[in-house]
Amino acid sequence: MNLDVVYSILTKNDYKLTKQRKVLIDIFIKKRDLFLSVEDIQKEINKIGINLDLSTIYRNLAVLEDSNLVCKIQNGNSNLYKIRTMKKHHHHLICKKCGKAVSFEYCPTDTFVRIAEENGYTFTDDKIELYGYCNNCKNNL
Amino acid sequence: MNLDVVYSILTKNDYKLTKQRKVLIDIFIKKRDLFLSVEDIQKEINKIGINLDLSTIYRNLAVLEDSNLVCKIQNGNSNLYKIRTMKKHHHHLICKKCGKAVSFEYCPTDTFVRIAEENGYTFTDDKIELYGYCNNCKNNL
DNA sequence: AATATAAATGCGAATGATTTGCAATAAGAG
DNA sequence: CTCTTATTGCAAATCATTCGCATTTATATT
Repeated sequence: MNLDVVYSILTKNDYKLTKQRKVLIDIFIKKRDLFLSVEDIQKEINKIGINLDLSTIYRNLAVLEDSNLVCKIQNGNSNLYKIRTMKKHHHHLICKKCGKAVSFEYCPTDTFVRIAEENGYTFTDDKIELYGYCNNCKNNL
Repeated sequence: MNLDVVYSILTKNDYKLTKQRKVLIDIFIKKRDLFLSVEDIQKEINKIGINLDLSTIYRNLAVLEDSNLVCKIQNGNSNLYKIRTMKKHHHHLICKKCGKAVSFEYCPTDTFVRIAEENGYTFTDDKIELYGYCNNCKNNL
């Protein structure tokens, strides 16, 4: 998922390539492995001497979500975002300390469908999140 | 998970059995299969002619969580709660329409541990949520 | 390159969920 | 029955997120 691909997807979906949007995407690419809070994102943007209004960030996160360019997970009472690096259906293994994530494909869908059916449900979708401590963090908790 | 067990766990943990707490527990037992929003809970309580302040409900949800008596899942920008009916480690299959949930034990923990290790992570915990439509809801979407 | 137009921005205010401070009340130990 | 401390209800605060609106800007079109 590089800049050009992201830009062309947005353009294809009739979204303008604004300065703000580009800045946000830059941050996501720079931090491609991390799940970031909205606050993290704003701080990262501030670090490069720019400020985007929170409403702008939120609106652009919605745009990126709409174009399937980011993954979103819920954390406490807020959300975390990460640029999507894997096209296929996948899930995440996330570091509880730093938010570093690994995407993985493993998904026992057949079993999930079976569990649903056994209970009279029609299966629609699954969510798996694995948590742990990454290489770096496990050594300095 | 019946009333007496819940009461004795709370008592063991030095929580008082207040009128409000009992009312909340009654609702959870009556709706034992459903994930309820805080609003749902308050409405159910109102149905029996009682009103509990939202802060009281929230504080008691925290108490029940602390004693491991409820399961909590995030839904949009709020939380849903259900009385815990399965002691062991488990996950949920949840109806997207009515919130009816089934607890199931299946969990490929070994695989999760392996995925974590392969990526240099120390595994700590997993979350699986399955979504679909239950028997009743799938016929009248 | 200049213009038109619809989308996007920044700001401030609104919303919704949840939490908190505090004075009044009630549970349960003795 | 009394005392102590947790718990409650209320109002206000907080936090994350969304919205209205006037202004600005990206980009399609002249």
